[in-house]
Amino acid sequence: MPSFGEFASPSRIFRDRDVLSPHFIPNTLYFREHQIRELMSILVPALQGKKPRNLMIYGKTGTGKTCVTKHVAKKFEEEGSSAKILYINCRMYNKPYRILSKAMKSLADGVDKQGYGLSFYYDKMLEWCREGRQLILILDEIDMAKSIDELIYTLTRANDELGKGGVSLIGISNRLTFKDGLDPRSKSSLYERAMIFPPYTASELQKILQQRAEMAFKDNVISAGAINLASAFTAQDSGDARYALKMLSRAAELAEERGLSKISDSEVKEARDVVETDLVKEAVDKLPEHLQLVLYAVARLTLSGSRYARFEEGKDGYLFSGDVYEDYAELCSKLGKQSKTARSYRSYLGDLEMLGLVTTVESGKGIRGHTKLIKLGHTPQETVSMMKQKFGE
DNA sequence: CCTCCACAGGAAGCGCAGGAGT
DNA sequence: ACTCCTGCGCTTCCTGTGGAGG
Repeated sequence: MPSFGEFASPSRIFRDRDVLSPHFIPNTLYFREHQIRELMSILVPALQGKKPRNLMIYGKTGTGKTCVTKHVAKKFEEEGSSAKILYINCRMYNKPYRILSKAMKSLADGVDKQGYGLSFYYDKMLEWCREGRQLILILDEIDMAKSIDELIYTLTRANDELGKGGVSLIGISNRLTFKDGLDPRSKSSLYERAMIFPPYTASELQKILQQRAEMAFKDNVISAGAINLASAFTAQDSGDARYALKMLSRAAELAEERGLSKISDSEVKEARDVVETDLVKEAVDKLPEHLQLVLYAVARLTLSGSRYARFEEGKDGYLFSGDVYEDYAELCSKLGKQSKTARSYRSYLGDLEMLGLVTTVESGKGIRGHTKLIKLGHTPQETVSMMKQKFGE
């Protein structure tokens, strides 16, 4: 009889696996001292009972935005002032009502019942602040929430009503275009201050990975070369630290599965491909149906070698937007689904590009007046087989 | 040169589902 | 449970762009 014990053999590689998780926050954050200091200086008025400025933080994924703010928030709490700082992820709490209720539930007792209206939470918040306390809301992934305008308006109004005490916002977004969708008034309110987090460079990533590797792995299981390789790969295509960590942990798992006692370059190389397809699969799986169908069309046309746009300097391998739409429409009718309009299809393409699943180029001169040329952002085989499974041919 | 084609992407409007208020 | 409202996904309509062809 097998027992669970034999599967849970002590790891030869890992000391603490959690260190590599994207949620882990190390005590020292490298290459973000500047941002940490700036954030602290922005928040310090709150400790003295004054209202800090609102702040907007930008940066691509995996540049340490969330890490830095959480880190600073923790330090802030340790000061033990009457002010309170709350972290809210707008992917989950995506409406003013939800954001406020979430905030108030972690702020005051006796409100964790359902059924209160927005105004109840609003009053509760005023009540809390009226005693001269400062409330700071960190809204992570703020671009995922809707009617932010309304929320910002509500909060600025709250500040007007309050004599002492106040509410401040810290918005975090990875899209620079986020502000375009905002009402001019809320824009100027939210953007009292702004900070930008640049992507990590290869040498920075190297130091970061080194630090995590020391905590995550047992001594001498990973070579400096392997770490360098992982940093170089990452810096080359995104600068996303989460991606680098994922690569590292996959490499370690591979080594462990094979009973190796060291993680070498070859595991890192393999892990890179695995992580790549993992991320693609994850992203594709969550897509709405018609986005998947459009992507499927792109993938299978790429694979079947349909007619490609060929133009100067070897920029071939791009598909014509019109051809992709035709194929998408064909797919739909084959599956007995109603295809969407060409206009919708165009915005789907925009979405897919946002997600990095396809890249598009303006045709420019040489080919058909004004069209987009489309290319898959990854290898087509995976996507095609995945979609075949899902839609059945 | 003008017109047509093939497409991009903004604006407006429509029907729908789901939440708030009664 | 019932309306009323509102945001959302789409469609329709429209204006703009640049090559191809008469």
